[in-house]
Parts: sequence; structure tokens; C-alpha cells
Amino acid sequence: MPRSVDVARLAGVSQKTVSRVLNNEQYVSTEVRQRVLAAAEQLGYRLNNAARALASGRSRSIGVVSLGTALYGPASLLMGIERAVRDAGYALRVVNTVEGDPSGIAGAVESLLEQGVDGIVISEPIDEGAEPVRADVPVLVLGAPLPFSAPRVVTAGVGSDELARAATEHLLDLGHATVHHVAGPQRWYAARERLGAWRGALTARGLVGPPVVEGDWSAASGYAAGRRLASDDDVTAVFAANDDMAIGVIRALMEAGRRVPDDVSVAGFDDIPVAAYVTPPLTTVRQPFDAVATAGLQLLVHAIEQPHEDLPPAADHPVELVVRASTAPPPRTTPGRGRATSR
Amino acid sequence: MPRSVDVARLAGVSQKTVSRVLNNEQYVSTEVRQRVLAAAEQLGYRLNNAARALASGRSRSIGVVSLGTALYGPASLLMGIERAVRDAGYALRVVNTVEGDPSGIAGAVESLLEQGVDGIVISEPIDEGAEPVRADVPVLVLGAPLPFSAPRVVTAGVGSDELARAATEHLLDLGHATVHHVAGPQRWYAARERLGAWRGALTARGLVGPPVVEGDWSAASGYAAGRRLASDDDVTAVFAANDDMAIGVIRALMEAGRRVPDDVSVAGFDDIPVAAYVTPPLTTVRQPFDAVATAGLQLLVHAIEQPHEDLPPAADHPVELVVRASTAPPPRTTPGRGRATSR
DNA sequence: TTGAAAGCGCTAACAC
DNA sequence: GTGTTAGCGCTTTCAA
Repeated sequence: MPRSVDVARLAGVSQKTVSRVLNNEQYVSTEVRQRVLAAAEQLGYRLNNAARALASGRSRSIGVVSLGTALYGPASLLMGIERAVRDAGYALRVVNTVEGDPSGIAGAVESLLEQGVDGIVISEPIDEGAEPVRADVPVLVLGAPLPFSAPRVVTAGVGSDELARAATEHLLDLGHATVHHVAGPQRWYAARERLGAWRGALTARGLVGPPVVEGDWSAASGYAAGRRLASDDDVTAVFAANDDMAIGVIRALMEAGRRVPDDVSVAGFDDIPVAAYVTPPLTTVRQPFDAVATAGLQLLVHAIEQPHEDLPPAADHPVELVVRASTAPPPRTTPGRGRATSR
Repeated sequence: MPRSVDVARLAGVSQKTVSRVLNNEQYVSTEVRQRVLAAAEQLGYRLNNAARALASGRSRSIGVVSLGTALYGPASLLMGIERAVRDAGYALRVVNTVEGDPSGIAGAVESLLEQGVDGIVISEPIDEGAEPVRADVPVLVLGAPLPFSAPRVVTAGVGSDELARAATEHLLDLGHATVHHVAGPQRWYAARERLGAWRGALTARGLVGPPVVEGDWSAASGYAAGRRLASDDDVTAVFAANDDMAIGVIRALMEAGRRVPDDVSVAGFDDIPVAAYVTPPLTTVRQPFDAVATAGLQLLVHAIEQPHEDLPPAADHPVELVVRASTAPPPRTTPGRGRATSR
């Protein structure tokens, strides 16, 4: 493998000049630059990043701690982060946390620190007892204000709350007396946030939320929740914390003889790729993963490269409610419902 | 930040001995080892990987080139790779290729090489004109025998072909005269492989495959394909190259008044999380992502660490056909079908 | 079983 | 504009 001295020799310059060219520094004449580039090309020279990192104290890489799941939300966010990291000119290192792992986020952060990353992204954290983690590089927490000890912790909301509120309000606006909620596992911040926003939307209209059914994001858990909800005639509107659970809920309702949306409206969360093609097409909200990743990484890179300047303000992301055929006004008459017929 | 000399000083040993302990080398007395470990702990010492990589010429990291998509298949495979890499004691670096990017896989490989990875995984490659890529480290190609120039190229099939064959045969076994195929984009190796296996299954029974409809993995493209297939009364069985497209096909068939599975059977591919809960529950095949990733990485790590020994044989993965309610025998009488009634 | 010395290939600071 | 001189913090000889 050729080294920079070899390039220097071939180009007839000093090794430092090669370094200057490769780092796009100023004060190099165009002619020398050309010569160096040509020599590097000719030799098939490739910069050694380990040496560069050792000498400079920076690795030009960012580490991301993510959940080891192919669930649509987390996977989409990870893809967004990868793109944003690459666009920012950094390399990406990934460590997943395993659910139930005692070392959890702290262990993952530690392993990234050992690898020498310049910054860390924590994607959609879940509570593992959350002993506060210590990091000596800037940290971006996506989707939760995690207690964190680092020189600069920046957080960027993913807008879950506004989206959950919009979904709930959509159902209320259709005329439903209340909205039931099938929540995600409450160890996930994302699940708690959606639950809170749902409750907030009800409270704002003077309503008290009915008991919550908690699922685990899976369609199977949505199905189980749906069976319970189906037996209650008062249920006319359900907001599920993700689309998979919503689809499970719908299946359970249909099997119980309750039509969707005629008898019961169901709204989901995420807008997964098949949402528009299931029966009935699912009303849901779309998370702006790419925008969130881009905005969050801007903050992180700023914290890395301008450690002493203030952070630019975080941008807001638009709320995208996608209304399809799984939501409708509540049934006008409610056969077999004691309360309704007696009125 | 403390360095290994600091640990050495505190433990009263040489810096080299600290290095020995941290690398779990032999020839260190238990007592010294304890002392060093304690000193490291006390100082909050963290090994500097850049320095280690520079000195040793190895980074203990593996790079993966993957598609920047949250599609269930690629995302699941990536998660499997992450786990397998971590289990093998390596760090993971990720670079996505952007569809349509001219530099494509070659550019991604180049950027990983610059980062100094010890090995590279190419996950589910697609053809971008595929100028053969050159790498000076072992390369694992998952899901395609890509032309590749590297000291050791190992490939591990993901078993797509057997699974696609199983799905097709399942439909034939139910009594269908033939099986139509909604293929994935043919630039993807995975799509070509499934197409080939479907055709092979038909050929094995002396059948000639009907014209193929090509989609782009999306439910929308499946829906478009479904509309075309719905107008043809001869269609009684459809095998779609992924579940999303299968769901789109089903929706189009139902809208056209053709019942699934009574009139037309539809099988998918992947077993996405909602497959069991859509209407009707989808018959599909399940890909063994985790097993494939584990087996593939074993090969890669072997090629990295024992460059001169032969590779162990690749393991076969079990075929998992998941039969649900979207497939059934063909209709016995076919009202309105000219050919059938005239017989 | 332990230690001393010599780099790995680059960037940083300063000189010219 | 360009070159010189020191390291960055480890691992690798080799010697004891």
C-alpha cells in the first residue's frame, strides 16, 4: 500500500504538501495540486484514516445507537440518519442495543466512544432503567429528552406528539364521543409520547380518556387489543400507536362482526408502505423521518464543529395526517346499545 | 484522557504489559493482570482504537454496503448483519448506496476501504451496470454471486430460490393450472432469483410460465399488476415477489370483484409482520435473515482471520412456507369463462 | 514472564 | 506557498 510520502516523492513535493492537497487546504498552487492528485491517482493511493484520526484527534465518524429491529419506524429513521451522516461528510458506525440487555444504551455508547466517534446519535431510546450515560462527545438524542451527561446534548423531537394529537382530533372531529387508544410498550419513549398526546387531545375537549390497552407494536398484540375493544359497544373510534397494531385491531373487529369504518373507526400511526392497500385503506399519520434526521444531524455537526457557538434553533416538521377509508363518522343509530336507544 | 502509559505508571508496570493485559495475551501473571485492570478502571481508561489500528494494521471493524431502504427484507437483513458483526467482536460501519447513484457499490466500497475496514459485506446487491469492484480485503456478498475482485470473495445465498420455488409449488399442488408471477424490479438480484425459481417450478411440471408483470416492490405497483391480472379470467393463482406487492394485488382483485382465495389465490414473500392480520391472512414464505447473516459472517471472519485455510462449507437454511388463508384450490366451476363452460 | 526501543502514516505547529 | 520537525497512542520486534 502506497503512503503519502510515496505520493510526495513521485510528485516531487514534501509529504506535508500532499497532506495539504488531500485535506483541501488553501495555500497550495493549482499546479502543485494537480501534480499531487495525479501522482496519488497513479499510485492508487488511499488515505489511511486510522493515522489521520490518531494525529488529528478526530475520526470524522458519527456513531448511532439504535434498536435492533426492522420495525418500519426505527428502520426508516436509521436510513434517514445514514443519509444525513453521509451528506455531512462523516462515516457511520452502528451499534444496536438488544432489548433486555442490562448494559443497554450505556454499553452501546461506551463501545462507540472506544471506537473514537466524534459524535453520537441515540435513536428512539427506550427506558432500561436509564442510568444516565456519560459521553465526552456531543450527543444527539432523537425523540426523547433523555437525561444525559455530555458536553453538548442536543435533542430533536420527531413530532410524535403533534401527529398523535392530529390523529385523535381527526376522530373527534368526525363526531366520535371519545377515542380509545391502543398504546405501544410504555418503556418506549415514543409510545409514552403518543399516549400523552392522545390524552391531551381528549382533555382539551373536556373528555377523560377511557382505559388504555397496551400492545407491543405487533399486529398480534393489536389483534388481542381489538378483541377486547370489540366486546364493548361504546367503542366507536380507536387510535393505535402504530399501523401494525391498527391492522391487528381491524382484523379483530371484523372477526367480531363490527364493520370498519361503519361501526368503528380505526386510525394508525406511521403510514407503512401497505397502509393504503389493506382493507379498508388505513387512515394514519406520516412521520417525517428524513426531515427529522437531517435537522437533528445539522445540530449535532454544529455541536461537533463549532463547540462554542450557540446551537441554531430546531426546525418544526409539518404534521401529515393521511385520511383514508378506515375512519368515518360514528354510526347514527346504535342498535343493541342500551344507552343510545333509551335516549 | 488517560493513556496506557498512565495506567502503566499507576500499576507500576511497563506500558507494554498494559497492552498485553488489554489484549488478553498470555504470559502475564494473574497478579499483574489484576493490578493493571484495577488501575485502568480507576483512571477511567479507554483504549484508543485509532492508535491500535495504526500500529496493528487492523481495525477490527467490518463495513456493510446496503440499500438505503426500510423495506422489510433489506432492513431485516441489515439488523441480522449488525448482530452477527457484534457477536464476532467487530465494529460495524455502514454505507448505503443510493439507487441511481453512478458510483454505486464501487463508491461505497471505496469509502469503506478508506475507513480501513478488515472486511466488507455487500447486502442484496442490485445491478448498477456493475463494473467489477476491487477490494483488498475479504468480501462477503449476501444474496448474489457478484463479479468481484478481492483476495477472498465469499458468497452466501439467502435461499430466495428455494423459497420462491416452494411458494410456486404450493399453488400448483393446490390444483391450479398455472401460476402467474408479479416480479420485483429486475435490477435486483433477489428479484431475478425469485423469477427464475418460479419459472423453474413451472418448467419442472412441463408448464410454460405466463407473461410476468414487473413491479417495484411497492404495494402500489402490486395494485397496478393486480388490476391487469384481474381482467384475465384464466388467472387463478398469483405469486408475488414480496408481501407488499401481494397485498396490492389482493386489493386490486377484490375491487374487481374477484374473491381471494375463492376465485384467485395469492402468495407473497417475506412474511412481513402484518401478513397474518391482513384480509385474508397472507400465505407467504419466511426468509431466514438471522441465520443467513450469522452463517455469512462466519465465512467472512474466517477469511479475515485465517486467510490461508480453506473456507468451511456454507450451511443450508430451512425453507419456511407459511400457509394462511390467501391460497386455496382453484374454483371448481368457472362461471363466465368461455373456455371452461364449453368443455 | 516482563521491558525498551522503534515505528505505524498521518497532522500540527512553526519556520522559511 | 512550501518544507521541517515532532509527536498522536498504540503494537511489534527483540532483548532480558
